[in-house]
Amino acid sequence: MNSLNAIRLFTASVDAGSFSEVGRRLGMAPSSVSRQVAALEDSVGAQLIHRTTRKLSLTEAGRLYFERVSRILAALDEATAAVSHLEESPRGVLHVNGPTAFGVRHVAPALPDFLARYPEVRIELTLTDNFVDLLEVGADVAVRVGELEDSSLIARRLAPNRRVLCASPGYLAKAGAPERPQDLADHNCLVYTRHHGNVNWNLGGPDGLAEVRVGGNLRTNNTEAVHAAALGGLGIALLPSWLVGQEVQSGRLAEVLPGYRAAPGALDTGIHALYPADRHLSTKVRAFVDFMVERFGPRPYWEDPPEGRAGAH
Amino acid sequence: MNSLNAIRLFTASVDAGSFSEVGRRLGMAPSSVSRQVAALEDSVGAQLIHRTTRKLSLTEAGRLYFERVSRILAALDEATAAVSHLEESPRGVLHVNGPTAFGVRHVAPALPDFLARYPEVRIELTLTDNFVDLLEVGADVAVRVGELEDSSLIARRLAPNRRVLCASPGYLAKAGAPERPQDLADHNCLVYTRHHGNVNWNLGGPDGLAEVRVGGNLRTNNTEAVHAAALGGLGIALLPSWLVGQEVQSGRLAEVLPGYRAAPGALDTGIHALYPADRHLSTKVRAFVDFMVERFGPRPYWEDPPEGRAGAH
DNA sequence: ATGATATTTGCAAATAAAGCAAAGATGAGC
DNA sequence: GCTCATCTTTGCTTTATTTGCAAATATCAT
Repeated sequence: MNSLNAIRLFTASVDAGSFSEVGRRLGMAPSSVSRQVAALEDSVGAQLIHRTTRKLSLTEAGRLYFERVSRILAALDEATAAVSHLEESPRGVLHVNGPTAFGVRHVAPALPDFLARYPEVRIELTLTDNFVDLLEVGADVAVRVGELEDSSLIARRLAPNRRVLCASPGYLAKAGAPERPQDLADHNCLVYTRHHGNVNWNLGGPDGLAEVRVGGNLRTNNTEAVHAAALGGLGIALLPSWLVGQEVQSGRLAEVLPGYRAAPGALDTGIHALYPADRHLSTKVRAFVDFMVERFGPRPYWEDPPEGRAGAH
Repeated sequence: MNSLNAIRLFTASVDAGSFSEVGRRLGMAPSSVSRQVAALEDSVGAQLIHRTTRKLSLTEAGRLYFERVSRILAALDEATAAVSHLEESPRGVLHVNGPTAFGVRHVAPALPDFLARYPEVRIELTLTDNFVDLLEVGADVAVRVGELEDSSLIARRLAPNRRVLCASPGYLAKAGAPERPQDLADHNCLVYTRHHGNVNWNLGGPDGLAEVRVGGNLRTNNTEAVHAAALGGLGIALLPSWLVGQEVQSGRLAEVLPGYRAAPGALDTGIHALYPADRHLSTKVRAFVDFMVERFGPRPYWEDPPEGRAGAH
């Protein structure tokens, strides 16, 4: 097929009126220009330019071709420019995918600031609780909490995913506060699980790691349900800090066994932004991920204030 | 710059949904497709296609680029087809250049037949008596009588350019008919010349070549003027057969010294069609030249009937 | 006529593209 | 859950294409 370069050299020759002049302008040998145009003529099967050593003149076919092809080249350059333009600065539609609970609480609230900083970006936020294929749904970036599936996507850590034991003050007043992990076995523990079978909570404390088999009168595969039940005073829950952090700080929930920490499990691998491992990461995705990293910082706003400053309040 | 091939492979990949499929359809290695698309992405500076081993999906930039570029490729193919179409059969505008006298008498009358045979051709006939640069005036083909200038053009002989001595019957009745070339010196010879100085006519006959210095009361640089004067009975003229052939046959002019022939000079090199020596001779030019060659034939219609058939009439 | 400059062509060098094979990734089916 | 077929990508080599240079030829201006 005819090459784009040949067509460009053809139009340049028509504009310049000479192969040599084109060569001079483009820094190439006149013979190359000549040969490219000749090849183009062969490819379309018609003489486009009459040549004498002194001047070039278009044939009828050449005139026809030049007129149409000039516009086409301009349109092509424009298309390329439009695409390149998209990458000059964050711009265009950014498709964000994430889980509902986290998205509502921590992604959506961040968007006004993000959009204020990047006015040319439009966000399309899709919140789903089943894991979806990024590319399938056409998302540019996804926020995932824990459980990083092995994939070709790039994961950038946004925040830790600490889980805290907590219950409502009302429940603790009624049932008492456990003092050691083993005490949990006697409490009504609100269990989040996606499988059948027993559930153990692993708690690390001053006396090492303790595994406690827990249970109660609520098992659910929905974190929000556990959350609601805990707020309602049903029992003790193990919930992510991003979900209950501020409620613990405000006193609506009280931390249980504060000296112990839930041992990191699959759910604790952290909160990540995932995006395709393309050679050209789009600026809008980069901007979004950078923004979220900055917003959550090393210690997200939903976490307890640092130990050292706990007493200052 | 991005290559046309890469763009074609990009759109083909979007259509096919797989680099391998494109490779299969186009008979090339999948790796080549992959690399071309990757190079295109580098050149526009943006990811166009998200790839997994199982499926391809367009980025926003890719969607944008695909939409615009698809139309552009179609337009380009169309432009190429339009030009190629021109050469499928004689078609389009044919710019013909020629001298006025010959053009009016023998070119223009041929055009109706030519156009009837090639209905898609439109003729632009430019008759000029000063020699013009074919390319300068934008002509595709020129008809030239005698005097072939040395040029890069290709000349195809259409007809001989015989010159005949003639005068009106009235003049010959009054002044008598010369019997030998030397007699011309005593006649009123109507001289066509474009230079100053003496004019000699070279006549070949049974007694060899004779050079006669001729003159009279009319010198002109216009053949038509000589013609008109001869018709008016002013004297003896040396005129091309295509100009007077039919008048000699009809008796309005009588041939003088019929046993002698004007020796071939610069003006007698013949009647030619000239066209540029391009690698791709356009079909319309070829058709025109072929048509004229065929129309004039080995012995043009304006010449005397062949010797052998002279007595048949 | 002569000189400056133009296109074109042959030839060698440089550049780009293609194919092949292997590695890593992904989804379908058992 | 595992295997297999298929996909993309990359390194490497081979093949094609393109380029530049120099020379030949052609044209116009001086």
